[in-house]
Amino acid sequence: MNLAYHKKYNNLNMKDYVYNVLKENIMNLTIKPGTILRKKEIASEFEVSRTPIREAFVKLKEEGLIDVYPQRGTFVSYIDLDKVKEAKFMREALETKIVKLACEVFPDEKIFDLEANLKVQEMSLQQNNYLKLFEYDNEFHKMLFEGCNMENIWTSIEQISSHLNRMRILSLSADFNRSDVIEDHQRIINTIRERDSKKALQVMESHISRIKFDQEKLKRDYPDYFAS
Amino acid sequence: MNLAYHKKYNNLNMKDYVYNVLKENIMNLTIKPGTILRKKEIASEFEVSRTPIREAFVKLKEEGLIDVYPQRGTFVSYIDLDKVKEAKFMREALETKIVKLACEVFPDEKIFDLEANLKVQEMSLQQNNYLKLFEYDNEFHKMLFEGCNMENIWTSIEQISSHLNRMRILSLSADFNRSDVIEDHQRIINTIRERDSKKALQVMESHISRIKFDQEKLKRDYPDYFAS
DNA sequence: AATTCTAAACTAGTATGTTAGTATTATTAA
DNA sequence: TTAATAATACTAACATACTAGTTTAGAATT
Repeated sequence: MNLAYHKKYNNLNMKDYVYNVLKENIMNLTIKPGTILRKKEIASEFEVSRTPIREAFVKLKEEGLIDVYPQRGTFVSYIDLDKVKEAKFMREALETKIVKLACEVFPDEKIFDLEANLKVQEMSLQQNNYLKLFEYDNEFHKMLFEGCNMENIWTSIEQISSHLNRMRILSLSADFNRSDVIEDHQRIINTIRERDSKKALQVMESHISRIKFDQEKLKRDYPDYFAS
Repeated sequence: MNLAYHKKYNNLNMKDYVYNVLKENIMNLTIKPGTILRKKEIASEFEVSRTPIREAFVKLKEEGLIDVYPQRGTFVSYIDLDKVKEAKFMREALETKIVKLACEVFPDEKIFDLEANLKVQEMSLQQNNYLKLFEYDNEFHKMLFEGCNMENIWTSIEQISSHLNRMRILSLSADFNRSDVIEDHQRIINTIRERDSKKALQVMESHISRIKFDQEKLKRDYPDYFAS
């Protein structure tokens, strides 16, 4: 199976550890859509019983990352373009509203954290590490919500974005020339610092609208990743 | 424990059946915040083993309806006003955006379903059945999302609204004079039928802004329902 | 009577066994 | 060779047993 593990989940119980590791590997496309997930195999991979695996599956299913067919098997879900569309709609609605709010309430001391994050993004771009760039891009947006005390909304976005984010990863892996994204992030920081909500809204709108990829091309290049 | 059951969940497996029944009873406040949930007791109540109960708990925990303290116990979560605030923010952002979209894409034949739903709301109001009114109010908004092919976004809203909706139930049970809400719904239908997105946005904004209750009064009347 | 200690009764988390249904393979019949 | 059937090997769902940590109640001590 060859999973990528991460120490950062080590303090959790097995159920949550398994959930996090599997989720990360599914999102990364390390485990490809359509792959069967054998409880027994994964249990021995993690050196635990089937119980925590099964409980991790309950959570993964709820987020649409896997499909469970009773008495038949459990499979990594195929990318569903309807869900991609819904996630984009939701992100657009919420990110534009949050950036306006951020101009009012985002604490000055946390702007520094945004800048620090951006530096890591720049490094990741230079290193051609698209997974790391993706991770810190997401982290950047998460920080915007946290700074407005809306971390649960970000959790919601993450949950609905399981299909969208796999598309973004596919797109990034093909075309890694995304300095435009980093420039957008810098502009967002600037407008928040200047408390210019009108401009912030504009910048965020154009930033989110970049989340569009040639769906037809991706579907052609990876036909076995998609549903229907 | 005295749970309210519903036949509508009967076709599910035990895990999902238990999840749905418990969720409904928690949302209704039939099971009060802070109540301990004993796996053994619930298992015998449903006449199943502890396994499907435990799996239902995994889902309930993910939605913030219960708090699990290892080796100590599982409790119905207290209403968290921060989460109420976040749910309101999210609903406002998404419902205003969806009603604009509805004016473009909502299918004419489904407008009839909205009208039918509204009739049930009126009946519920006459019968002073606030739980039924609440149910069909939610169903109305769900139908708006479904008509725009955005049912997963409604699922997201439902998930983040577990604390907000308990506040709404509390508020409804105290003040059941809510013909204004039904009038709003009629206006929403009308604007969609007329495909008047500008007016639709206005109506929805004022409709959602009604989701505000005297938090301080509710907290005074039900002090043991709230966190901190 | 108040405090400390100890043992029993709880809990969540994990492990393993059982059941019933599905898919696959081997076997038989045509 | 092909089609139908039976046996086998899977699976998810559910039941039960065990482990380790927490709380509670009661006994012992002051």
